[in-house]
Amino acid sequence: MSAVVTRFAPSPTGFLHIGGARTALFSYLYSKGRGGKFLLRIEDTDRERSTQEAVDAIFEGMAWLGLKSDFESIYQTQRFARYAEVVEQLLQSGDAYYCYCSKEELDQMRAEQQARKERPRYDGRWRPEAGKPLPPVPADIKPVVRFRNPAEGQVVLKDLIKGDIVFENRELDDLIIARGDGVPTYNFCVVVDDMDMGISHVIRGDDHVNNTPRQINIFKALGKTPPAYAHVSMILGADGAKLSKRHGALGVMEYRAMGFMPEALLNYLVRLGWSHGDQELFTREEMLAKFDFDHVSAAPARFDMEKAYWVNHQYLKVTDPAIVAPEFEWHLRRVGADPSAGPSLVAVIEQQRERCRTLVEMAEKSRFFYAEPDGYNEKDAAKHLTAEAATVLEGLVVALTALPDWNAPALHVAINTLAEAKGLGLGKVAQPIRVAVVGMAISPPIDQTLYLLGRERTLARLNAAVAYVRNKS
RNA sequence: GUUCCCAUCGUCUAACGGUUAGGACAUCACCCUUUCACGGUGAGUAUAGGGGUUCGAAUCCCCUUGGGAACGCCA
Repeated sequence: MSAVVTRFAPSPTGFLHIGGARTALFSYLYSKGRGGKFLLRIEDTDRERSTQEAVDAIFEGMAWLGLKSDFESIYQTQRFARYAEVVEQLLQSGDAYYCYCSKEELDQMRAEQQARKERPRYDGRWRPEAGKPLPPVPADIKPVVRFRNPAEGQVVLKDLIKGDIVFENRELDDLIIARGDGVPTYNFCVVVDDMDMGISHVIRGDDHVNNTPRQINIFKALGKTPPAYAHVSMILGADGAKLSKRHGALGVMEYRAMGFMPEALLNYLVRLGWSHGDQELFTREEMLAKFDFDHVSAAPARFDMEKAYWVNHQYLKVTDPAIVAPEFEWHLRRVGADPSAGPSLVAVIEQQRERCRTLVEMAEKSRFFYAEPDGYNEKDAAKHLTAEAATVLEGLVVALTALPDWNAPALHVAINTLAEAKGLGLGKVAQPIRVAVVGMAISPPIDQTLYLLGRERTLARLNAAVAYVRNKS
């Protein structure tokens, strides 16, 4: 079997959205898992809508996900000379021809066809046929070039995901491959690029299925064997509606902002439409080794945020904290905390990861280690910062001031001893401490929390809480 | 309108003619528990409908219904 070469070919008109990311992932996994190559191609022939910001956003997203291209990225706008050459070749061979229809003429044609409830299509008025007279060439029209699609027979698309799909050539019209200004069009550039770059497998969204037979015909006219195709179904929103800018479509970088680890997002995405028995969690190596099209679903899938969170949580729990730390640091800053003004990130991650599904959650719940809490949670304070609790906290201040070594086991003993001395359950002691030190009644185990927070901060916050209670009454 | 695609628990899916239709997320209950969680145990929930083919159909075929895509000098 020859080398597998796949490509991801976005048009730079916006950020890298979640559907595109999945298509890119499938392409990446399929080739890299088979010792092949993966490349990125920017389809920017539409200069009106393409922007440099979008190109940057796509690169940023791909980089964050760790989907590396094996080659330097290709821009279609840099290949115009090559496209012109192939257009000329097709013109020479009679597989393409000039069409002098104006846009208005075309619009009118479409309108009439729709009025007759027909499928809008070019009627072939400039298509050369043996013995057929062509209209007189208008002087003021710059012609477009159309591909001369075969009139008879069928095209069989052997799709790796959807199976064989048969198209009748008579249903296909002659598409424009070069505009009046000479700029080539998408369906044509794709073919030339895929051909020149030796793409073996075209993996793309299934909104391209209907383009494929025409592309196959162009390959044939050029005397080339078309690549294999895999059309991936799209991703729907939680409500089953199509994801769009207006409706919940988010760029991958927004998932970073929501607290996802890139590997976790990838894992969720790979399982959306693909399965490997009952396995839910995959390392990158496992994805590469196991991904294939035999188990990719042809049906569209809904994006389920709850499950995505679950996958992310699984990653947070098992990933080396040193790897999580840089992302965690990024999120801490976002919640206004100074990561250098508190305990080691790795130590905090180890304590928090069991209880946080996202890094946003982790940053919010860990902020108190690095910054002063923003007052007390009202309910928690009312419940736990009572007059009785104040005396407990005072006792604790004394005990902790005298504590020789500041470590979790010692703190554990000190707190237990205090609870027993006061004849209170651990809850009666631990909860007021939490509120005093964290600002609310939620934290990692209290001994760990105080240990990580350090003696100085602990005592200061304990004293502040006592003062708060006294002031109140 | 035309062409094409799709259809198993609420969601992601397993099953490649023979299973009490399995797993995961979510939900609920119980256990564990100093908070929040983690974890453990258990429960309910699905083959869209109708026809065939077959000893036997979630699985193959047809129809219906319901979703979706495409039909640009956009990509």
